[in-house]
Amino acid sequence: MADEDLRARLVRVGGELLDQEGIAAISLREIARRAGVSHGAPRRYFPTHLELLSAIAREGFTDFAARAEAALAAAPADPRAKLGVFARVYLDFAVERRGRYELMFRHDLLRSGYLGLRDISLPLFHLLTDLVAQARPSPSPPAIVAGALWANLHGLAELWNWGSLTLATGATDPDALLEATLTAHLGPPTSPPEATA
Amino acid sequence: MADEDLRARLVRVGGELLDQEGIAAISLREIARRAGVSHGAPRRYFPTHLELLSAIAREGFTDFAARAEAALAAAPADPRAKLGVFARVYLDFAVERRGRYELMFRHDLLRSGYLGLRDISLPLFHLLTDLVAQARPSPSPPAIVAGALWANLHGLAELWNWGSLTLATGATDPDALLEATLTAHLGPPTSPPEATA
DNA sequence: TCACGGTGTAGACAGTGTCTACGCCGTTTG
DNA sequence: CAAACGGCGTAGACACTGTCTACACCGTGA
Repeated sequence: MADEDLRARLVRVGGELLDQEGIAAISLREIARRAGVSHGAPRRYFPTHLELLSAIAREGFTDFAARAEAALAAAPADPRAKLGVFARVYLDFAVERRGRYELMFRHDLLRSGYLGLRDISLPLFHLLTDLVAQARPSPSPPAIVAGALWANLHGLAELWNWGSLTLATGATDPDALLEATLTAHLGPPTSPPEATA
Repeated sequence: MADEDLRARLVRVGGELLDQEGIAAISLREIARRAGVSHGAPRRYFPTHLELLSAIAREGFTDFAARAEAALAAAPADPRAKLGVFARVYLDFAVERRGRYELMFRHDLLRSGYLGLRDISLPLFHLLTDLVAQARPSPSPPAIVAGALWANLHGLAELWNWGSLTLATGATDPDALLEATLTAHLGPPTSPPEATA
């Protein structure tokens, strides 16, 4: 921590600010202020505000990947069960760390190319595709099923986060929606949920 | 058009600017400039920038609702077919009018309450729910299936628009993803797609 | 004719991201 | 040892943003 250079400190402080105050709070100048440097200092490491935000978002992707890998390692071997665990981790991450998730999927960030999206999210997507391929022979190619499933999870996360789905469906938690999503794309769970009771 | 008051003009000009230049271009001052008034003028009708944006987004919702109603009126009576038409209109709208769609689903707008989301999108959601209820007896309640389907369409629209799905799946158009989404949530189409050939 | 109220103007203010010129300080080099 | 250098951070400027406030204009009603 003591040998933390300014670059790492900016990403860390910015991330903390994001997680605490939300996505509207992470201006370049405010991050610099909290890091104890002048507003021009970040420019040495991040030529642009967007590039600093990209580094913070990137941290979010790696955090999520770590969460997912840990959960999958502890999950049963059945691919369908693993997919359920993955989906749960995804939604939990989006809800618990709303600001981070919003930043990670900001359109201008994703389109800027700064994220290096190929390097970060593509392995995750391939993981998803592999699990889908193992879990279920489908008329559609696994990549298509995985893409549709990912889109469904993303939509669920966003719509749930800003309350549209509670408003529309009257649900108090996203569990039923998540269950319906998984069943729709992957079929019913291999071992029924009441097996835990 | 001649008797267009400033309020309507601001919404129209702002909408045109949005559709032409994208979501980053619609600052309050730029809209005022293009409407030919001073930067303080909008304040008389929209106390806040966000409220002007809400009016523009609201216009988008009503446009989409009109499109959807027209398409559904011309569609076959079969509920499953109607749902396919609805989904196609949804995705087309999101792709063709990307900036408008992005604005309509901006988190700070949706959370602000200015949109009057209940009045605008709830009827659309109920329409979706009714069609789902007619189309398919499902173990999940229709509202849940409709919610999951809506989330899937939204996720598809966003991920497709910023290129993540082309990158991940290699698809050149979202048709296969849309088809997979519909089949997942609603089962196979009643009349197979090759009936048109 | 005059007062008034609604409408739009214009300037100020704090805040933002970016750019540029300038100091500081440790390292390397002569 | 002294001097030049280069990386790092500072500080001020600039254009732009959204918001607030005081002020003109102008048609309408008293």
